[in-house]
Amino acid sequence: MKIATWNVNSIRQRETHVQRWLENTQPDVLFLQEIKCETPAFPSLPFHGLGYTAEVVGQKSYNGVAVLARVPFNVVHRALPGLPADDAQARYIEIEVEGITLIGIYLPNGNSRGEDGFAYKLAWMDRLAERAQALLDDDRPFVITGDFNVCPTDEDYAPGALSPTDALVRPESRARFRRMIWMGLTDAVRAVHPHGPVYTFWDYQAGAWQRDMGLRIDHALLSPTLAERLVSADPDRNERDQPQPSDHVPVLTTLS
DNA sequence: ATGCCGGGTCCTACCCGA
Repeated sequence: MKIATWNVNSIRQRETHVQRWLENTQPDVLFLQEIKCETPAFPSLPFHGLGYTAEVVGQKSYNGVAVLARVPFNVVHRALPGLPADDAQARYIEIEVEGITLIGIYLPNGNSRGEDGFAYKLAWMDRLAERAQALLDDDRPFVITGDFNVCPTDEDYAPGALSPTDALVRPESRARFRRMIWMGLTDAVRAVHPHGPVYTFWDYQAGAWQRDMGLRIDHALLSPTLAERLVSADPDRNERDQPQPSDHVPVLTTLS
């Protein structure tokens, strides 16, 4: 099973990029983040033509997630369980495929709106850990993949690419990521590449791509039985060299 | 040392991303 994630920074700007990548890579499931459109505006038709069914959780202007799958699936949740009912930010989608739970997330960045914005990020991570624990308690095989907006360790960003006080590297963010590892989840990309940079994002500014000043913030966390089936987990750096690219590249995880 | 780039929107100056 091939499961991918990609923060596309507007699906309307990246529609042909996604089409080409699906044709070349043929994942079973692709989670998208930052689609930046309302649900009816999502361009489903070109993906249907490639054999993919879409489920979209959109909102105006910001955020927005979706999943494209060429295998049958059931939609389980369209929002992260446990969040306040009036939270309208489109950041979570959960489906079931062949008895496996697959979750796509766009975790809050946490740098805007001061400490309130950072508190929102931490609360969101607390709810995510609760969801993961509930699935572990049920012995459900599951994958959580997407844009986590966390560099788990200092190996996960180029020196100077971020301030030490950035919400992506603050100890409170890292502690919450690490807690999910301690719960028994496997960071798939790090399991396959134990050391060194494996970036998934490069800023548009200051020649970050040309200087390889990247971040590793797009991840796939695997439940214990799925971790035993891990074959590969890699960012597709080639996408960052395409014309008008997203600032993130796809990350593809393969399970036997 | 964030706002250099590149999305978005009350259409155009301003908000947001990481």
